[in-house]
Amino acid sequence: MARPGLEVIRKKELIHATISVIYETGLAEPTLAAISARAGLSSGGMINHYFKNKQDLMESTMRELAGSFLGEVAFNVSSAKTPIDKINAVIDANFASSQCTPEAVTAWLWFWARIPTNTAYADIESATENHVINELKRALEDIVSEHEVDDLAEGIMAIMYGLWLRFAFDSKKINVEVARRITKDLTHSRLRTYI
Amino acid sequence: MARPGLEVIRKKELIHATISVIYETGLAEPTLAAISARAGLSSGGMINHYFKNKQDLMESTMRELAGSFLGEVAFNVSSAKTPIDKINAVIDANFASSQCTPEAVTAWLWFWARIPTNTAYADIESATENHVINELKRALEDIVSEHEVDDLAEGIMAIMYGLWLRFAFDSKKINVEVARRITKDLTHSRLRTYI
Amino acid sequence: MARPGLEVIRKKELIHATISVIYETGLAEPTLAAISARAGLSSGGMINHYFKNKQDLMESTMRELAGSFLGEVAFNVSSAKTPIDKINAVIDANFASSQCTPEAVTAWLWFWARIPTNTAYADIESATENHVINELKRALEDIVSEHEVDDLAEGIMAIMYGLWLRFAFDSKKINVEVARRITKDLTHSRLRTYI
Amino acid sequence: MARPGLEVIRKKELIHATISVIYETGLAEPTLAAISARAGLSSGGMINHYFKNKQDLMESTMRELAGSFLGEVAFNVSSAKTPIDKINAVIDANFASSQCTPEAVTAWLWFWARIPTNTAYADIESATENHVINELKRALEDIVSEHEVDDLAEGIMAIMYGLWLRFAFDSKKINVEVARRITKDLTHSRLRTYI
DNA sequence: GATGAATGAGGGTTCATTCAT
DNA sequence: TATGAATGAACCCTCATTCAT
Repeated sequence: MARPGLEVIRKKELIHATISVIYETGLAEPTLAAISARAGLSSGGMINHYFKNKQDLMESTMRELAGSFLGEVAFNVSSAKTPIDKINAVIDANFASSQCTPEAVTAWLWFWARIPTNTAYADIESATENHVINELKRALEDIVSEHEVDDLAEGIMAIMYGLWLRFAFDSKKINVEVARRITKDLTHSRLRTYI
Repeated sequence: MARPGLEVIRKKELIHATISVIYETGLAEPTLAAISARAGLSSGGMINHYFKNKQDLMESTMRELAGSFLGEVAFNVSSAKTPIDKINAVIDANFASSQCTPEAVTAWLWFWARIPTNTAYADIESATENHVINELKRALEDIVSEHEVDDLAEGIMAIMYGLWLRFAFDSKKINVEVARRITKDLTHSRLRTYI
Repeated sequence: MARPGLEVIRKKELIHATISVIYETGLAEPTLAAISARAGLSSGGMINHYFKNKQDLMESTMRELAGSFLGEVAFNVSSAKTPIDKINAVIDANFASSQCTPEAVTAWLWFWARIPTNTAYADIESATENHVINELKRALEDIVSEHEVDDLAEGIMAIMYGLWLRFAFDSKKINVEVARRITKDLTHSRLRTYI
Repeated sequence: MARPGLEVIRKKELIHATISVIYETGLAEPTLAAISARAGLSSGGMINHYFKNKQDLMESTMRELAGSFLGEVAFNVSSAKTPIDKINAVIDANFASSQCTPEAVTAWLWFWARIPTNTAYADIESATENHVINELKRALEDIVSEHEVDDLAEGIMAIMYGLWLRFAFDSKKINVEVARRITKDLTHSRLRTYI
């Protein structure tokens, strides 16, 4: 008696349990036992019914984060009219409250640290940021001269990633409002002569 | 017959072996066995002669990275004349080639990811960035109006951290030259009206 | 499909494996590997399913010994009519064959030696001997004058502990029969004027 | 330039350091590092200049304890006139304050626990107690009938060992005075008909 | 005589994974 | 589908021992 929806539900549960455990645990590595317990499942091999192994679960978790983030970006951009609106939309998506929970930020940081030695994580990150960077570039192409596009897109990305990183270090020092303000301030200053 | 320098030498060796292993290993965690092997020592407990335990070694490694970085900043800043020179000096120090080896950047990323759950790492990071941010603030106080100082210093830090992060993800896409250029471009644009 | 009895069974198996290993091993410390092997389990971390850690296993083992001993005492005392019968019952329980196997005696000795530096063992020992000493005191109160009770109870305990100790050193020199005889001889001589 | 006394002095230092460490350490096993530190020597192989290895040091320590104890017994017995005086002398030696320091008692307990699996310790213990038991037997032969001698000597030994054991468990509950009193009370009660 | 650097075996413990139920 | 018993590898750490100085 297949209940096709159950598997999807359980997968989501385990993925969010993973994010929670990354955030809560004092350990560097989330253990399957901790994740299982968080999801209300038995410690043993339940995870193996839904994921091939731990690495599979971790990749799925990163993809979930990436998907949520890209969804936020796409949603925000969709209603943007002008190029500058688009850029603002990307910035706002970056610092949307759904993307800036301590859980999400900590989980991102966790994955980022594994990128240099894990191509799967590197690929997900690469695909994710390419989406965003291309969004920025398409907007910038209408504003600045062609040879400035790459640097500017990369610069805006850097500001956002940097603030996210610093947010992960100390979520009290910088909040979402401030992050948005700083990013837009620097970006708009740079684009001032064009607009 | 005490050889007083030996301990210092061995400690440095082990610290740099640690950085190497973080960079090279496919594993999330550098093992003491791998570090010992990298340093040409026996797999066993040699590390215990020089460090209290693994955590002690890791903290010492992070302090070594931080010390090297702050030394670079101090050296660069020392010869800066004007406030804007100081800011440039900080930026140049950030992207000095000694600070941007793949090993160093990967190691920093490794430590950053542990900050949320490791107060020792958090403290070292906090002390390090405070030094730099204060250097920036002192320079900015002479340039911009008072209420802008904090945001601007934080913004410059974010650009640098962001580029460093992206450099850690993919050292081919962004090199040191480009990073310096992008940072200065955004910073100078923002300060343009004042200078 | 839960098999509720299995955990209890396995725990007992491991506890008795521990006692065996203490007796058999030439080493001062029974290793978990040896205990696992004795219980027919894998060398690794099976013990962790049933005990929190080694200390937990060791304490459980001591409690098992204590429980068995106190059960023997309670059983013997239950059918005693007169005070002197009670005292004899305690002595007989002390030297019941089930309590005087080389394994049991060696294990007791092992725990005793750790009492000065291990409060958990000290507490178990203390609780155990308090039971017995109180049993003796209740009987003695009906026989001797009040101010003699404490010394006498302590004296009888000392004889029994001393013989047990000497039995642990060399189980050939003193057997259970002799131990019982010596204890009763000394005790009855002391109580002679009263009975 | 041989200084023959130095070796003896250092050996004693190390032996007493060993006793101290057994008493002080919270660990089950005294480590050579701890013993060396206690004796003010380097952690490394200094001990190997004076002892073949750890086992050699431990055996020497037990022999020191045994020698001190037998010396006390011999000294006390030497001035005893009557058989009963001799028995009292043995009892007093057993509970001489020099033999009942927490350090000594804990060390004895430590060695006792290893007797079942260490023939060297067993031999030292056996030789030691034989001395004492023979002293008792020689005295008892003049007092009681022949067939009672063995049991009585063994009984007196048991009382003394038992009280020592209980003293090791909790040095506050039973002190030297009480131990002497209990031992003599039981012994004299048993011998009452003869004297 | 004395040091302490270095070794390497072995300990307890954790944990991903498998599999019978 | 779900459990949890069981495995075995790998980790950090301790410690007796050796040896160059």
